[in-house]
Amino acid sequence: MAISDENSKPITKAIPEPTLRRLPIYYQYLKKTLAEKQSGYISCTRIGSELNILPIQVRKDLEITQASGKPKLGYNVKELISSIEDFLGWNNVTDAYLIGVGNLGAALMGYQGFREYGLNIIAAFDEDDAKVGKEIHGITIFHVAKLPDMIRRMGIKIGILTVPGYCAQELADLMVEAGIHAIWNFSPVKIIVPEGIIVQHENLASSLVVLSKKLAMSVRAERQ
Amino acid sequence: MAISDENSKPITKAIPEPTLRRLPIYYQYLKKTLAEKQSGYISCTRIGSELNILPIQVRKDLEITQASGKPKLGYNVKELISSIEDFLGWNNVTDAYLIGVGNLGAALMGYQGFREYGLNIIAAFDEDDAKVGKEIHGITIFHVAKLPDMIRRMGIKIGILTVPGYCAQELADLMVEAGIHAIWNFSPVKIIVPEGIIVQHENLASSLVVLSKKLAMSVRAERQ
DNA sequence: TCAATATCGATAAAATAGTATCGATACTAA
DNA sequence: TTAGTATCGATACTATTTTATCGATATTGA
Repeated sequence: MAISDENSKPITKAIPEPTLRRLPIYYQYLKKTLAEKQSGYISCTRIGSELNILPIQVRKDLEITQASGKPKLGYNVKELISSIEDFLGWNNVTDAYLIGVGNLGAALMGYQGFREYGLNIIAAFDEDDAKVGKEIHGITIFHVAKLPDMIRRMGIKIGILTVPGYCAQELADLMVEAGIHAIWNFSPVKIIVPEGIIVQHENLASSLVVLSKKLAMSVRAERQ
Repeated sequence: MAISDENSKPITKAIPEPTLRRLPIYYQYLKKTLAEKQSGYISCTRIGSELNILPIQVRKDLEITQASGKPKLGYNVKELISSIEDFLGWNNVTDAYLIGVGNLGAALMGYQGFREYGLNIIAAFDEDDAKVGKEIHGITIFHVAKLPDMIRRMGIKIGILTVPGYCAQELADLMVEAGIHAIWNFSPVKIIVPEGIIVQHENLASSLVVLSKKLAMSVRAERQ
């Protein structure tokens, strides 16, 4: 089986980010479906109507995971789940550190979903000595001074940053220096990193803006 | 000045969601700039290079807020900030309730940014009697049984749902029944609401997928 | 005063994402 | 066995979003 063809840019065929974002939603729904009733097959039409997504969209999204269905039947639910897992690499787990054990940090440490989604928080860090040494949801909290060394020694690639804005950049620099590859930034400020380091910024304000603008528009529409 | 033209759909001229999501980022940056040095003017080029966004994109985004700049100078920082505030309606605050005072709920209750962004959490609700009556960051916690009545009496439009997945739908139904207009859903399940109710689903799995896919691709690119 | 230049604002092109159409296929039921 | 139908998969089209181009304008420095 020839994987690469004449053009030498074979495997990476540009995955649309919106598709990527929808895949976990399908996944979660499929898992639920499988648990509830052991129905063997499910159609795009069905998935779409339950999740409020057009069936065609669903089909296109699933297509990129290499999933394949049968006319009149739909997709085999178990196969589809595996297909998504394979595509998203949820079979091999990635270890991560979490920095900043405030309320948000603690919430994320307790979030069950991560391990299912291939992310395993193996340690947390904080500067507060009162927290150091304790465990939350089975994850030990270390002093932040140990962070660089532990990143280096364990070869950790993902850092989850749940610290206040004023120290976010400083800690990001520290992690980059120690060789981190990606930072999931929950702090309210944008952090600057060298080229090649991946930053995913979780911005609540952005979401809030979308919500409140939609709300404002729906109110206006009613008034008309 | 004629606002409405021949087609009778004048004011609402389709705001791109990506633009909406970037506006708070500009806003935050501008606030920081203003605080650091009282520089009167700033250009798109400058903003763009600092935030890693193309200058043209910045200009188009700012354009829809009605902001206007001067050639060779750029935009007046204070004017620009006001312009964004006006556009996003951050001058008149919207009251909201938060449901589910776990770690995440508590984190959001303490998040300073919300009030700045026009959202005011005026009360929280939980089913745990140990929490009821207490205050977190100045916000009182009530028993969830009082939720419907209080939504009705206060005319609350936004509900922030930070409960576990298994009870999210039930509480959403409760709120809809009581007349809520919009739900900001932080629970890990998709909730179903009647037409006309706005739901903004904050999905950590989606973000994680984007991050880890980018990471996987950058690793693969290095190997080549 | 006047040329040089940075930047806005408008318009146009390209890229990306979403939606529709239609033939092929596999099941269902007459 | 055969007609009917639901659904996939491929292709084509539309809409949205991003990026590029270019003239106009205000400031700077000679």
